[in-house]
Amino acid sequence: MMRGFRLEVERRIREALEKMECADIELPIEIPPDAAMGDLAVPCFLLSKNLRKPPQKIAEELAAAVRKGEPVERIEVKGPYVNFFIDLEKLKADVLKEALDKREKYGSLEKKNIRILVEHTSANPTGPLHVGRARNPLIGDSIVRILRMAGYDVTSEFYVNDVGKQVVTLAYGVQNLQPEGEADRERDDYRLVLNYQAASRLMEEDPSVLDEINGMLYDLEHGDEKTIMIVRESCEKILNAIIGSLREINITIDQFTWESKFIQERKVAEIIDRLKKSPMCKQEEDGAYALDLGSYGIHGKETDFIFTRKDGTSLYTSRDLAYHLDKFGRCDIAIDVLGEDQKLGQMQLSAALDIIGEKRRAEYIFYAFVSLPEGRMSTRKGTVVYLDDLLDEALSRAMTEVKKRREDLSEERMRRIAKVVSVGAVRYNIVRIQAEKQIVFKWEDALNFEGNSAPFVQYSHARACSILKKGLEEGTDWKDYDPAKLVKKQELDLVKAIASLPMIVDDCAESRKAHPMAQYALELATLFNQFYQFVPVLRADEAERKARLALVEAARWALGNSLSSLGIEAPDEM
RNA sequence: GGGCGAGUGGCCUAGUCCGGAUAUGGCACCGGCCUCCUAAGCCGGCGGUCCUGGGUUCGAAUCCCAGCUCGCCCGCCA
Repeated sequence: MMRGFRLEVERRIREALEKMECADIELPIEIPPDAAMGDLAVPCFLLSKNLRKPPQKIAEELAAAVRKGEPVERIEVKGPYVNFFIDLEKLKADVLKEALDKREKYGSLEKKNIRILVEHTSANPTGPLHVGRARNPLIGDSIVRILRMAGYDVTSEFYVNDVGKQVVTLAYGVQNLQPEGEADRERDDYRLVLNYQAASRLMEEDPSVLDEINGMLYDLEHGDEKTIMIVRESCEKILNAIIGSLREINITIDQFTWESKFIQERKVAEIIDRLKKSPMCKQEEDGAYALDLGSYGIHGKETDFIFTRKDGTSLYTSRDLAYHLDKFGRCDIAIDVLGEDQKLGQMQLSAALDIIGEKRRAEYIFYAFVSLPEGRMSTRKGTVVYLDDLLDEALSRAMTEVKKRREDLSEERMRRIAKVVSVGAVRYNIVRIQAEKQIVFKWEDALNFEGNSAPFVQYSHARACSILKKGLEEGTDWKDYDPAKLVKKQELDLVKAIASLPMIVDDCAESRKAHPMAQYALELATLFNQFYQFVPVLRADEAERKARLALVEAARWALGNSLSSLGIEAPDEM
């Protein structure tokens, strides 16, 4: 509804500008700093240059030229601004009706029939997920959910690296080494990472081990069944454990594409042949092939993009090229969620796509890493916080909080609340920050249950549910509610916020950003809490009670759906 | 050395694409609110050279130039 209003105001401004013979000018539409000033505002500074009149005067002329009538309730000129007020009576009626009808679908947009493939996580299956890269699944999954809400057909995909040196090193370690020390957890990812670490160390110390690993890599790329099997087996074990960790934070991935597939199907070899035919291709002295990408603006110490090793085996980006071509064939829009360390590689990939005459490109969501106050997380140095540990700690703290507040509940119900709260807190805390900003991990922030946090929003939802439940018990309902009975500031502000959800979904989907949704959920919850504080529902007279109950029900869906778009569950009680 | 990104009260953060009305919230701190729908809440207070310096503009957190700080990258790793 706010979305419709914005579109309508845009259209009318365009019409008015045509009348004023300024059709070539596009005026910005913004939200005034204070709601009392209007719901949308159009500043007229831009026009003053063309018409050579003061913006105040133009604002008056523009306001006069704009078509009136629904859904615009009135237009006010305030200095250089033309302020638009939405027809609140209609808004109230529309919002309540739509939210109450659509329920868990409220906020979802019409189907677009566009297929989007979102690749995210794609962690090397060499060990457990750690917080340093946890933004990838969390941002990725939130974007998947938001895009779905916006009407896209979305598939999430995990690209499994079962080809490169890392995984061969892992397989070597699993085959040949018996690492000392105990795994942090009795799970394959924690157990096998020890083999991987041991093999990595050994490889650095002992050149013969390196030779053997390189030999395995060569065999792997030349389709040696046994080697493929060995590597795949350890990868699968770790991958399954990673999938388990992801499930704990409400993330499921639709499909997995194994990197080895592109080697087996000879797609990588085809790409390499095509690249070799490029005039930019050159062979290094020892036999490796490279592209000189200086003409693509890729500079540095070394402008060469090496795409085969000296023994002819492929490198990651060459395989990624085959993967991207494959992806383009399976969707209309491909989105890659990647760490910022991948930027150069993807620029090289883009250049290589151009060289082979491919026009399509992936869209990227790059994120900065989560580091520790002491610096970067490193598995080797042992300076890591595993996602599982963060989740466990969050759960235990959430349980303490629940016990403190709700000793009336059964152990089982407390546990369920603690689980939902802890997962929400972790997800929200990471996704609320724009992706390109680096995050320094601090326990007290990650486990914050107050203020700008998921539990804050979840709590509002629980309060709404509590009112509705009590209302039901008292035998009241909102049948034949009259939206006109909502007149208090807290009620109107809440209505407007609920009405904004579809617009926020649209904005987040089109900008491929999840953090504004977190911001919105917080604002909505704040407004609900204010309403809760100052406007009685069940104790109000019948007409007000019905209208307010309807509003609470609408708010409950808006809160729940904004949370669910971030993969966070909304509990009925807390 | 080069490329990319970030820099907003003590701490975290929105706004930056597309310049516009007193810069958004949270944490912390101080004060107030539970005989009334859950106080994980609400109300009030404190706190800002929007990294620095130039420039463009009627107007700059936002655009341009230069510099500083931090992160990431510049592997025949992935």
